[in-house]
Amino acid sequence: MRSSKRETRKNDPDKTKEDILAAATEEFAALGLAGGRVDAIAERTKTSKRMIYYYFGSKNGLYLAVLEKAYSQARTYETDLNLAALEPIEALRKLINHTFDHDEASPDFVRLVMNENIHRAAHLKQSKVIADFSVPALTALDDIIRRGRETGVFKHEIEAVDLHMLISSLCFFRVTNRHTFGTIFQCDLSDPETYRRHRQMASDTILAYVTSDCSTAQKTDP
Amino acid sequence: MRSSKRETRKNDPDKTKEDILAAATEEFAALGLAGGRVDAIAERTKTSKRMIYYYFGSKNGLYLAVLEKAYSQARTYETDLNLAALEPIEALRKLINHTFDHDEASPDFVRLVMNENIHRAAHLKQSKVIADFSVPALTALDDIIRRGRETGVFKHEIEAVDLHMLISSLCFFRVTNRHTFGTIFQCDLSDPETYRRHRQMASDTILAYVTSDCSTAQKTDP
DNA sequence: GTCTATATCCCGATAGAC
DNA sequence: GTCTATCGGGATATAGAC
Repeated sequence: MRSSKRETRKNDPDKTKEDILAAATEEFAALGLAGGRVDAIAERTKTSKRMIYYYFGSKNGLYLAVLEKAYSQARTYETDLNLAALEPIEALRKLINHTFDHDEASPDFVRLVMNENIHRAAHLKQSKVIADFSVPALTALDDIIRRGRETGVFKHEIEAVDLHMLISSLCFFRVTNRHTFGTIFQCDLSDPETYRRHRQMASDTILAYVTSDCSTAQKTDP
Repeated sequence: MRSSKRETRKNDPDKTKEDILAAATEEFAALGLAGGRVDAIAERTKTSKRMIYYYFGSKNGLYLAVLEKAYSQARTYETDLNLAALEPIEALRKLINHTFDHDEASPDFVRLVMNENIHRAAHLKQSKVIADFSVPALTALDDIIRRGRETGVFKHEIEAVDLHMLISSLCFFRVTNRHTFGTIFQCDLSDPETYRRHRQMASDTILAYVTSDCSTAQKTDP
């Protein structure tokens, strides 16, 4: 019932907020919180700097909003993959492949997370909704692990959180460290051929681990 | 032969530079390049802000010096491990364990690398000496891979660069993403028990991969 | 080589009209 | 709700004495 007299597309608060958030995501992902400029964000937007403060209160408030939006978009695909219909091994491979593709396709998200870790997650800890994002990831893995153990194809005992970390490690690093790694080793990690090889390697590695016998390689220390 | 008349520890340029570098490393690692303050660095130092500009020219110059020093310290341990004396599997495990321990013990280095990736390695690319750091890491791995293939214990073909990335991924992620991961999944990745479990998991995972038969798990796509 | 004081600019935040 | 203009703090960098 809002503004029924006026249907001109001016004064659309939701669209304005979305517009600001999109611009701020780019800016903060590219330059970090301290490096990002409110002026620059305003310039990318159809609206003005005054509106940023009107809607988000402060630079920090805007940054937190960007962070929450990025996380909420990132943690939704697990439930859409229909993993329960697949055998454990294929389900796990599908989940790894999707995580790999997602991280590769979301450099802004990856950079925001990196930046937030530099701040020791100080802003993320303020968020009230962020704990919910762990649920879909872990329940999907719990189910895969349980079925894999039951049918006997998974030889290694492993917790869902640890498996999730393993997957994240292999998918994330390529994206987060792309530039320093590429500079030092003179290679281009965004090359499609490299991309395919690493994707195969990621799932092969994790599957080799969960299906391997625990007693093969044990020595712990030098 | 420098300053032979005066042996008082005042006016020691090398020590002053080291002092500044150490303080700057902490500051930039904690807050990033844009977030770090030259004033704050000067306060941590025995010397003054003026000296920072005297020795390093600018904030960016100081940052680059910090970066080069961090990398040169990080990439030296491969040659000290005497890996050639060990069988391939044990050599690889020892290298992984050492990398794992090194990354865990060098949060400042890890954060600097993270920060530099946010800047798309713009500063690292300016450095002339940085390419040399790839050599020890790759030659050590080349040797291990060659011997592993000869004796037949390594079933998987793999390039040294890819293996290095695999190792780095598993060792780095725990440290880089410690805070966001810990916040979302309510766990403490710096806990010693977790540390041991993940260390074991890292080497078990990579060894499972290189010793696994290539033909076991092949399906590529969903 | 080292200090204090300061120039100069930039950025986050706000005022106030419409 | 949206705009322009601007304040005030703080940061990089420098000046100039010793």
